[in-house]
Amino acid sequence: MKPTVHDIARSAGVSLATVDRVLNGRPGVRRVTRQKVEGAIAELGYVRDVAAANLAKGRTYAFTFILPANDNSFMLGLGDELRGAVVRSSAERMQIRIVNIPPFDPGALVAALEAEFDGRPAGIAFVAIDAPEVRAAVERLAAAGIPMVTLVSDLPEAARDHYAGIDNMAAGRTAGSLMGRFLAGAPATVAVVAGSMLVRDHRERLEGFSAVLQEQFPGLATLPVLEGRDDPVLVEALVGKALNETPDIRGIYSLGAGNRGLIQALRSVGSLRRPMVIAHELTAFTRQALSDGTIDAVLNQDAGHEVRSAIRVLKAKADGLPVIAAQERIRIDIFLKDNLP
Amino acid sequence: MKPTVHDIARSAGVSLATVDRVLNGRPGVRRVTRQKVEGAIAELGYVRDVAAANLAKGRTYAFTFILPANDNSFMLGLGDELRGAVVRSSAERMQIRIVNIPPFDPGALVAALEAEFDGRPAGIAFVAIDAPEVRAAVERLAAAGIPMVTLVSDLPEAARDHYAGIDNMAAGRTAGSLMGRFLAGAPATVAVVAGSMLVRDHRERLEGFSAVLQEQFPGLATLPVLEGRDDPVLVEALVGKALNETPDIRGIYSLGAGNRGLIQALRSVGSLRRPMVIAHELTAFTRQALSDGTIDAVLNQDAGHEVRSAIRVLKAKADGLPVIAAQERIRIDIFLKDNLP
DNA sequence: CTGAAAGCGCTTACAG
DNA sequence: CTGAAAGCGCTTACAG
Repeated sequence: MKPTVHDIARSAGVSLATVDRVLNGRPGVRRVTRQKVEGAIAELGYVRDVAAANLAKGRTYAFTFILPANDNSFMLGLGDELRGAVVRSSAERMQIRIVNIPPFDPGALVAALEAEFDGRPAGIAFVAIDAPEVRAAVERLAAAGIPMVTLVSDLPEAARDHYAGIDNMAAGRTAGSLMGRFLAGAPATVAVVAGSMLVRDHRERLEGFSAVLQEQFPGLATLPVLEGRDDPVLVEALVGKALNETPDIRGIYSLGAGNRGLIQALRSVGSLRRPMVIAHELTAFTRQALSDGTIDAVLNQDAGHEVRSAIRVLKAKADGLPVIAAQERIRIDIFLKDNLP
Repeated sequence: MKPTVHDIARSAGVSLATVDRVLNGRPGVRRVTRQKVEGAIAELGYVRDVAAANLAKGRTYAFTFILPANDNSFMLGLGDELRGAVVRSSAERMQIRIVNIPPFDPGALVAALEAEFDGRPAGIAFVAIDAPEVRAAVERLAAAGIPMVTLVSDLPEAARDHYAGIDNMAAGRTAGSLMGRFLAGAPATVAVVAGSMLVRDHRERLEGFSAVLQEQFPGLATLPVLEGRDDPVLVEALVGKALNETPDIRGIYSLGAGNRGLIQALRSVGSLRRPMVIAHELTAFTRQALSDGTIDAVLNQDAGHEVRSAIRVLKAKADGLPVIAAQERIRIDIFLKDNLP
């Protein structure tokens, strides 16, 4: 049988309370006593039953998720996944609060983070904006000992505990590689549509994409980045304009959201002149466009995985448990028409 | 506060034991009593604390994993992941036994399955072989009420509860689509290397690959399938011979394992004549080959995800809990040199 | 058919 | 600095 606290207490000749103190590193135990207990723990190969501990503690985990109120399918889908997780999580002593803030607004994010000081949550997850004031707020929360996970977009220099999202540099490189191969090496002009250069994930994708084109496909020239703010209406206008003004565009890399607008713009050009298109995030819109050939490949991050991973990591941090790195690595999905899930 | 069994007992005016009987559908409760309790459960919105229940039951889950003793990196890696999970799982009241059997041997699999009747495990996971006698054994275990999960290769007509693996038809189609696009539509000859047509996953990949080539890339002709039994030595011999005898091979789809041999064979042909290569499973060998350009794309299933998913599903089945379908769907990873994890 | 009591492995006041 | 006892939410003999 697995040893329990009773076995340790008996073996060390102390009471349960003392075993508990040692186990949890609480003060008020004489050095010799502590060593006796630690000896028994090591000898018996004790490993704590976290479920029983949490039951006894009556502990419930209060987590806060701060999400931008973006009107695009990816963020809406992420919200759905999160609400699904909230329903299930209440059965596991978790209480998740969702805070919505205006998108691409560092001030709003800082305010939301600051507001968390009062509630003293067991952990915070948020979509980062890479700005000095955000980093400062994160440092303060970290100093207060609150575990933090960045979601979708990271903030690497700051003291977050974990990032639940894809490697965006690699995503950009992958897009570049596919674009280069699909265009078969012939000289061509490629347009890039982003949401905002303010968020790190978009910047990194662009960087990876440009690097691969330069290194491996020098025949491909890129136009200046179009910033669509992940807004379908704006994206449609920008892409429509670009396709009109630069008729020789043979490829488009849409590295942000708002692809509803991209697809609209593409549908209004003849299928003969349709460029090779690589976009991000599998949504109802991009899925349809992939099926009917309007889009050629979609790079995706699984919002459900990200949400569940963020919750698992926050819980592990709150419990002082290690995380399984491989399990929490968010993969870059590549979808063609043929491997749609 | 969340309602507990005490609240239900009080509200229904019965004892804890009776509440427990109703909660667990045990017999020996009068109809009216049962209804009173069910009323209270519904009214209070009770949801059971599974952790506490398991603690009280002193329940430990005995699971058996039956794996083929294949000498290829994928299966070895899967074994590693499983052993890692075994270590962690003991902390969660799980006891996982690993049974190794000879590969591609339906009789051995049947014998291993039959042997499980005695131990009455809480669940079994196994790499299926699609043969009538295997299906029959599975039906018998299902009739005995033992939850079963197929791993990596499925057995769809049988009564398994879940399949922890990729959609192999889609994987084959994806390989076909990439091959067609990478070869840029020019007429060419493509070789296909499989492990064995006896396992369903290999058959399905071939089917998907061939279908896409026929539908979308009629210029690509495939040679008769080479069956390498996932054995590096055999694969190397077969591929070497094919490359010698059919010098105009411009693409190779390796849909099974044993890619160590494939890579050896490829390295001994000049880089000028090197064909476009798409293989399955990211291992130390294929990773290296992808990096140095010997292989162009790798389709992968994450063995760690599969193992953890199989365990989660078996546990859920044993607890009578639902599974989160989206969480348990195993994705087809596509790796290029640029998005290696 | 129903209930009182003990126990699963841990933690928490409280007393000394 | 240390321990005895009660309790977290559930289940399990056992008695009636």
